[in-house]
Amino acid sequence: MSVATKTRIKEPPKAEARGGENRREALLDAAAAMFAAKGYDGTSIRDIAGAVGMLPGSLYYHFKSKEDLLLAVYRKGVARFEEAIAEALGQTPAEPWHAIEAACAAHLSTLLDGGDYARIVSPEFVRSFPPEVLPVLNTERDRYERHFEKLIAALPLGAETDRWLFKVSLFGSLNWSQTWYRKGHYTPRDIAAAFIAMLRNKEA
Amino acid sequence: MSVATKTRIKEPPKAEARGGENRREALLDAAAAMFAAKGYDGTSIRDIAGAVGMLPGSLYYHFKSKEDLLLAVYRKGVARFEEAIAEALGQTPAEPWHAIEAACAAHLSTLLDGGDYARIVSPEFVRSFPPEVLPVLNTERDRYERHFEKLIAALPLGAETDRWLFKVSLFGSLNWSQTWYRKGHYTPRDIAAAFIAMLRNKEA
DNA sequence: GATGCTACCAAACAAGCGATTGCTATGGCA
DNA sequence: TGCCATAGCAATCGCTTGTTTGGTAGCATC
Repeated sequence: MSVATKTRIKEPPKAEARGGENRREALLDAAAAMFAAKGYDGTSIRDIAGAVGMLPGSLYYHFKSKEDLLLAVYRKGVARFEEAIAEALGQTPAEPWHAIEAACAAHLSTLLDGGDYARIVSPEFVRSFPPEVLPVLNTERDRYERHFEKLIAALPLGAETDRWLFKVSLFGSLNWSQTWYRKGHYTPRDIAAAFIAMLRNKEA
Repeated sequence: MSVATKTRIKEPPKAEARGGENRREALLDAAAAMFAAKGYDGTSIRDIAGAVGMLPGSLYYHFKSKEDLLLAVYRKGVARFEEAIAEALGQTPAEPWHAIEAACAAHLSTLLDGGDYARIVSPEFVRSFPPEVLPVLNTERDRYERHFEKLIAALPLGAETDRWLFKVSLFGSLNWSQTWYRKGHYTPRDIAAAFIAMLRNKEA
């Protein structure tokens, strides 16, 4: 803004020599895929660069370190989850049990069918990350979980039910699915419905 | 036993030059602690050997490879879980809901307060292990989970409840606790009671 | 037609890794 | 006394890691 004078439009420097902006995106995709498949430590800069036909050193033009690359991938992963439940809640009746079931189904399908970016976000993965980045990661995750806390607060649960334990129990059930899920047997919708049905006690 | 003839007791070769058998045990303890703290990849042979005042090469007298060491630690971890629930089930009334709650409490206290060995067993960890050892690990874990399958089979659940989904849901809730548990707020018993109460619908 | 920026190559760096080898001091047993 | 297994030291090998540095082809602008 405030360039004003004459036709001096220096701001967008075009940036399209050969591969343009999508080389960076290609690196992100490759990194997400390889992190998901072999873990952070198990993936080398050489692997990632090689996957897009680039030399290891060249990657440092786009990302200043391996951690920086990881962070970019992670953020994209969290974003997928947020978009998914935002969309699900947008088109669902406000009835509390229906709402949380829809959110769970969205969470599950992102986690299970959401591609490599989503897979990175799971704590099973985070464990393998360098400790320095954990605070940043947790901040992002907490923001996401807050959506679920709101949905749980709206549920007509008995007074004896600890809503915080309810949340961690539910999240555990959902995220654990990564360890056993295989395509074809159950759909994310089925799983979400079954889990919510088990937790929904007393009046049907 | 059955040494019999004369005083030829060659079988136990004494093995007590300087540190005896407990040097190997010390290595196991150190490995468990460091694997738990920094992951498999994050821990070097140098770290482990150094922690017990040994040079890296000397470790290879006790274990033939880093993977071998990992496997020994893992097995000890699974054993802890099996002992814990065996003991819990031994001193618990046969009433199905009480039984599974006791097993869950035992599982949780092993997972959360059971020390470094137990921590290794969690799939959050297994993810970082070299792929070659996974089949062995899964065999051990499956055997353990079968105890819970039996307990779940005995529960008076409605016909609409998928007992397999019940199992994975419960295991998810339990194992997820590793990500949020901090000593002092809830005890493993409290958590187990709360989780089971949530799942125990209909008749009180 | 010189300048400058983008996007990359080519080569190397220091550090750390798991593992191997040859050797040695110790102590029980014959 | 001689023998052999135990338990470890000392040194090193070959390899991979994340990262840095210097250079350069291609294009846009002045």
